[in-house]
Amino acid sequence: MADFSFNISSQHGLARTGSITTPHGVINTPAFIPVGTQATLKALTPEQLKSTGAQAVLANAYHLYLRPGSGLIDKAGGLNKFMNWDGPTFTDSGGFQVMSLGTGFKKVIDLNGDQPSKKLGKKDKLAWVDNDGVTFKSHLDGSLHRFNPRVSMEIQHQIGADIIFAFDELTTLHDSYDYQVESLDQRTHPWAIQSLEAHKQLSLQRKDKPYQALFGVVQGAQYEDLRRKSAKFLGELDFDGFGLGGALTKDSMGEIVRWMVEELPEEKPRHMLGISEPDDIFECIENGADTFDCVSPARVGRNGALYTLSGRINITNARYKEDFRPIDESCDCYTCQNYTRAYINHLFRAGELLSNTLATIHNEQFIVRLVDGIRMSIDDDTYHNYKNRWLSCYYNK
RNA sequence: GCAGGGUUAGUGAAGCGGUCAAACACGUCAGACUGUAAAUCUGAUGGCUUAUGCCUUCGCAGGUUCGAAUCCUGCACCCUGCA
Repeated sequence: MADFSFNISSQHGLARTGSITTPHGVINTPAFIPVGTQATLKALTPEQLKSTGAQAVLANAYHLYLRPGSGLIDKAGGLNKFMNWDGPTFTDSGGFQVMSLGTGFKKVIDLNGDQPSKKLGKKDKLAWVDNDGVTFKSHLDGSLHRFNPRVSMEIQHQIGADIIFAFDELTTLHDSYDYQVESLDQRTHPWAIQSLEAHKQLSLQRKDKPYQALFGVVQGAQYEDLRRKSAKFLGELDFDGFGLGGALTKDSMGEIVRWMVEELPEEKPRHMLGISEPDDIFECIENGADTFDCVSPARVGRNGALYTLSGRINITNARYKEDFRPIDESCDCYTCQNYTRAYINHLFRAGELLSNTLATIHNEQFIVRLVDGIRMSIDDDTYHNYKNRWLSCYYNK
């Protein structure tokens, strides 16, 4: 029996439930995977994270390479040991940073006067892409670094997550069609092959280490032909699963996922990268996504936005100052079982660190529970009821 | 009692004759966040308001000036030296 496997339990249309087995445990799918970029989910201990029902954590190769260094994590015995998380783990390849550091904030040019407006971007471009890889400036100290598929694989092997991603180029929706074609043909696809080759070599060199599954990442922006082409191309390669990548708009998300899923091999898991808003989760799952990760519940929570069954609230608003109810009456998370909106409002206003912890616990558990519910409803064949009931309440429709 | 310094919008604090409804910070009120350069960022914050518009403000009361938060006089309160 391999150290990595995916079993499908039930299927309705493109939606399906199943389980991914990794060396560090099983992930029942569909599943939401919280993001702990720097080998920590900000504001939570691993125990607190576990208590939200999170089944796995996704960390980031770029951040951990820069600090503390992936070699150090290797010395520590791998990501699980280093961060004291005993469950399954993922690492992102650094591909996202190709985009986020590469775009920077464009300087706004006043077309009339041809003068830069007052709102100059405060962020300068920190990454430059070529067909062989990406040159980065560290956001920590400005030092120059170079990533390519091989380097990303080496880093991800040293970190040692159970599921790792091929090095890809995440384009933006503003890039031209021609650029998207070029990005796929000259970078994302060749890089996928190079990632796979490097991964195989490294796996042989590190036979004593737990098996790492490599997922290829499908790109193609908003174009059906490119999405299908990318999925087909990667689907024929020897990946353990697939990442569904790219910046997507809400209105076309489900459709785009479907295009990819229709071309991908059915028996391998599909991980939707960077999605977690409730309506998007439904869209992705019913079009065949098995897992997804996102920073949003944590980040948004740290900034005071908390999920309730009837929509998101901003707990820092004045109206919650004397609201002695829990964030959500029906929520069984630690925060809702023990604290009031008034108290959390106070913590945020006082700038207390506990505000971040309580908010993060709630938001992560809220999304985990939502997906748990979806999983059960697919197994029970009550998905559409669940979805309609849930969304009509949340979006007040 | 004598000499000097001070009193500015919710708070602290710039301004020291026109470009001042008054910098900045904090606070307050809202908004944004989707593979985390994020415990971050953005906007509003005297009143009325669609306003490049009007009205009321810079301890209080007078005065000088075309024009005063800014200069003068008196008053009130607060600090600091010397008695």
